Amino acid sequence: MAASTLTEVARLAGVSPATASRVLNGSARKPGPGVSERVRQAAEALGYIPNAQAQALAKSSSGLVGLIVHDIADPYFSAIARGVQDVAREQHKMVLLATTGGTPADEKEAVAAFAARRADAIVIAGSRSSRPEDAQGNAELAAELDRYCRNGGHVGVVGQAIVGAGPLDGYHLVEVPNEELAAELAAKLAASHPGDFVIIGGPEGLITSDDRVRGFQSGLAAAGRPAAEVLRASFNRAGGYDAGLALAERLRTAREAEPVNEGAQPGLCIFAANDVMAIGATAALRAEGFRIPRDALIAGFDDIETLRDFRPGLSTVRLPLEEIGRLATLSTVGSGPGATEGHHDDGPAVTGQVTLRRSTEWTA
Amino acid sequence: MAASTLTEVARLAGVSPATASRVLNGSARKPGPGVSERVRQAAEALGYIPNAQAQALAKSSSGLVGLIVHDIADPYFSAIARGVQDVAREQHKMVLLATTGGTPADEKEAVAAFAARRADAIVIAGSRSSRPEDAQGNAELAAELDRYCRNGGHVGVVGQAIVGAGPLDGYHLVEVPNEELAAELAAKLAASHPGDFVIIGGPEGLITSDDRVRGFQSGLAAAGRPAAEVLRASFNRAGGYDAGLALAERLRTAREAEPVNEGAQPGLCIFAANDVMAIGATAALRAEGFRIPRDALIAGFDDIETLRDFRPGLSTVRLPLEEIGRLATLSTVGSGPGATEGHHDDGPAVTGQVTLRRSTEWTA
DNA sequence: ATGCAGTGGGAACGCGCTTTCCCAACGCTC
DNA sequence: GAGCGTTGGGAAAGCGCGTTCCCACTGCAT
Repeated sequence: MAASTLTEVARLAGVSPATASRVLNGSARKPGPGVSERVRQAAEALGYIPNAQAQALAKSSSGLVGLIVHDIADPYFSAIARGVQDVAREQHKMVLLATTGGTPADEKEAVAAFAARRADAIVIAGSRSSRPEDAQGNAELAAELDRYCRNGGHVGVVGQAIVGAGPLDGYHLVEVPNEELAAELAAKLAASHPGDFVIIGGPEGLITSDDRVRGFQSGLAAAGRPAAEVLRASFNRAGGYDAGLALAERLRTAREAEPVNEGAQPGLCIFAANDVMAIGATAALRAEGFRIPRDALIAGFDDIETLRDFRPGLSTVRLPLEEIGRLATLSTVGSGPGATEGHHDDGPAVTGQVTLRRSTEWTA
Repeated sequence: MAASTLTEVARLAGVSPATASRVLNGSARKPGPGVSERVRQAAEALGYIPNAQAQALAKSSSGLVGLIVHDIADPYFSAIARGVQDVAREQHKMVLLATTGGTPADEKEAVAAFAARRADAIVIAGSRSSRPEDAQGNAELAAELDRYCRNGGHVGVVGQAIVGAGPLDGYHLVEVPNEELAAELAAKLAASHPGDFVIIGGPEGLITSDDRVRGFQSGLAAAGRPAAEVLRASFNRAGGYDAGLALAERLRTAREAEPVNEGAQPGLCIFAANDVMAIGATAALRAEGFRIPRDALIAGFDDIETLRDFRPGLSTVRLPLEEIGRLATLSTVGSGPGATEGHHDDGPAVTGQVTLRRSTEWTA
């Protein structure tokens, strides 16, 4: 038994397919009440489910919104995904998921797949890359998005503009003030920590990471501090762990050089470009016998929900991730506020909040 | 400029749409090399993207797999989602996401939506409910799934069978031995903890939670211990926190009754039905001035990745969440191993691993 | 009674693609 | 060179639905 079709329903109700269509999907023209009732009963009896593919084909609107993330299991992305999913639900749309690991080539492919499915909108979360080796991939991605927009699609980008994507109708940006917030974090940390700073950044060219690193540096500079050394590692927990091991080694030699003065304020404050890296670094330092915040201070970025109960409480910058997902989706798909018109709009303002917790709080 | 169509490509290449179709999607019949080249160039020139909707309509196979979860931001589900996404990608399919909060009515709706989109397969993660008030919802969900299967759909269920879903072709189950593993955990804990046990369970009727609670009790019984009291709370961090507050109160009165004997082994071991509840409970106990494992032991379930760096290390049962997602998807969509045939199959075996860490380790 | 606007319903086309069926041209054997 | 099987390509019929256009019929004014 294949799924029953509109024609079958119409036949059972003794009407034409046109009429059946009219009653079953609220067209402009309302058939008479008697007919409507017959059709509805027939549909019920047959367990009729309209074929969304056919509907989409006929109306050329699919009710789909595509979501592109690096990794859905990453709490950063899953939080955004929740926001996207929320709005999609409100708007009676379904979300189509693609994970790309941040590879522009894969992202291009995902955009093409969404375009093929005639998704009404595409939301791209996850940092762009500005690495030279990604330049071509980015260009292709931009071209693909251009085409998608030109064909009437809407795209919402979280974070920063697609490198090379031109100002186009239907292209929306939810800007995250990574740089400013990182600067603010640096300023606050500089106020209470007189010692050195070290930054654990993601791979060079990952724009979100670069922005945060740059912001942190400029915050330090504004506070009259020397620039911090930057360690590069992969933008996840494992990367943080690796960097943490390196830092542990460094702490050890420093401790040997300058014999232990118990109770002294730790000489090092670490800033990791995101929370999971911070957690990884913390784990590494602990594994090497150091304690936070006794032996080193550490701060992250994002304020991942699952990590809020971490001990010591991780100093970080709270980002309204779910809201960011909501806004990005609304800007593309919504018709109400947030669906700002026009070229390459900057979308509604997102702001974060520096949140200092125990991990950077030195107490004698 | 609307997206270009196959017909346009064909015209530009000077061939019929049929031929264009044959070259652009690897049909059984291969046109001559000269023609193929012309068509391919035409497609390239026009930036042709096949309309997946139309393809799906014509072939009646959409290349979609639907995923139903309670909440995509919950690390339990996002880990599973990663597995699902993984094999979908391997199989050149896209995943369609629906979040339902566990409400059977919403799940039924999601299934209908997937059916409407003619998804090739549906994966349902997230616990079923056996509550009486959900009985009708469950029945409707089962009916919807039945219909979907009868129309040739495949469904993969994570955890436990849908209440009321009949044995059907295309209905696959990835069983998670919650009960056995909980019993094993209880046995190991009972071996080192002579005191009382308390269980923080999810709402009664949530099958996953019920299974774990029951398993834990039977493990205690097998070890000759009395049954543990069961506290009910919502199946998330907030629920764990609430329960934790209640337990803190209890610890406080106990401490007053029996004056502090420093260094004594804690009298209470808490088992929370999942990790995030355990974390919530821990947070509450800490907020009330208690320490883990000094004042109480605690264990969870799932071994959520993000929580592995938690301190003290949370004793738990490791579940291969990503693998579970993979298996569930493979069983429905794969053609290789894992795609077991036949009625209501029990699928490949999933197993977990009791993992004891500091949170249940009492050291004087 | 004839004209008109207005209404409820059906016929038919198109959405973009796949696939079956059919036809022309080719190479081969006897 | 007639008959045959084989190949490469086109024509056309759907897939299931939305929608436009058209027709028959009603109720009203002329």
